[in-house]
Amino acid sequence: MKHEELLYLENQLCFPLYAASRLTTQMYGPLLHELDITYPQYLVLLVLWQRGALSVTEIGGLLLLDTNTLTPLLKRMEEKGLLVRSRSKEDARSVLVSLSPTGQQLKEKALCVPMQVIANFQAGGTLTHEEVVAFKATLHKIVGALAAE
Amino acid sequence: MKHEELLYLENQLCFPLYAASRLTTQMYGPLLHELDITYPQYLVLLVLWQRGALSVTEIGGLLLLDTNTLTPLLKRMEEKGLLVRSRSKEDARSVLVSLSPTGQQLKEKALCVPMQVIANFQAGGTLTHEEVVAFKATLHKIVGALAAE
DNA sequence: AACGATTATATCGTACACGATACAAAATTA
DNA sequence: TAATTTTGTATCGTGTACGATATAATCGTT
Repeated sequence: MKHEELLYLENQLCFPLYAASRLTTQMYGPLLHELDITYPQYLVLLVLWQRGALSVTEIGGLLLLDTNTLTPLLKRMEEKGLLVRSRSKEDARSVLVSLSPTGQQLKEKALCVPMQVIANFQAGGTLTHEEVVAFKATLHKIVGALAAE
Repeated sequence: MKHEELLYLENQLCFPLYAASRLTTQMYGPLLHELDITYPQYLVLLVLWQRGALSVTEIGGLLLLDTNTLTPLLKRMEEKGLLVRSRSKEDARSVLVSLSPTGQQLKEKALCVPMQVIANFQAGGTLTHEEVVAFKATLHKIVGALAAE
């Protein structure tokens, strides 16, 4: 590849990654609209449903988001009645985020989301099972390498 | 997989895609900071360097971004003197975006960016060439499927 | 116990993303 | 040609992302 061709859009790895991420998030849009939540809010709910109450930093560690993103996001979710934020008694610096009954109940409505996403993915493209497995493995390698340190 | 496990974070495809995209963009941060541009602005420059002057819609078609994102982004780039926006004479609805001399010259400074990105990618993880090729192919399938219609 | 370093969260400013809407210019159709 | 539809941009509002900074609480060390 000539030196200049390194700058061609089709030779970038970053762009299709960026585009695929945005398009995938957009695919969740209508589904999550039914639940009145956004995609990042859905991710927060996923970790709370799976693991129970967590501190802001713990959520950030799992989702690779910092508090400057999470604090306002969690406040919006608290205002909507999905969760409760409370200062920890053992460590007054820490804020414990726990699901409200409403937030807990929302899990039932969310159970159909992954199935519909899988269906949508299969609709347009024809990714084989092996391809998806390899793709996910590479993604995890990349995230592992870049998120570390 | 049990029904409920579909909601576990580690079983999502969307999350590592979202995380990898953000982390990759973050990797560009320090490099592009040298050029005083952001990652989306870099993408706009890539298509203009490669193809010359384009309309807003043409840029949007290549980058899969709508005008509600591009118009303010292009205005910021115009204010920084990287490009010029002008109404087309043939079609007064269309705005032609062309590089300024400054924007054109910036290409020379950008030539080292892709090399450094590749180096950073290799630093942490050990992606084989075949793995990168397969990964890129899957990304293009996904983008093609979701961007169509 | 005092004090500097670390940790957990929050705030601020800027720049995307994107759904919804607006509007004028061009194309289409009646 | 007048009316309708489509197209190309722009605007508005909301919600992330994220670098930089602030602040209070805890920890570690002396």
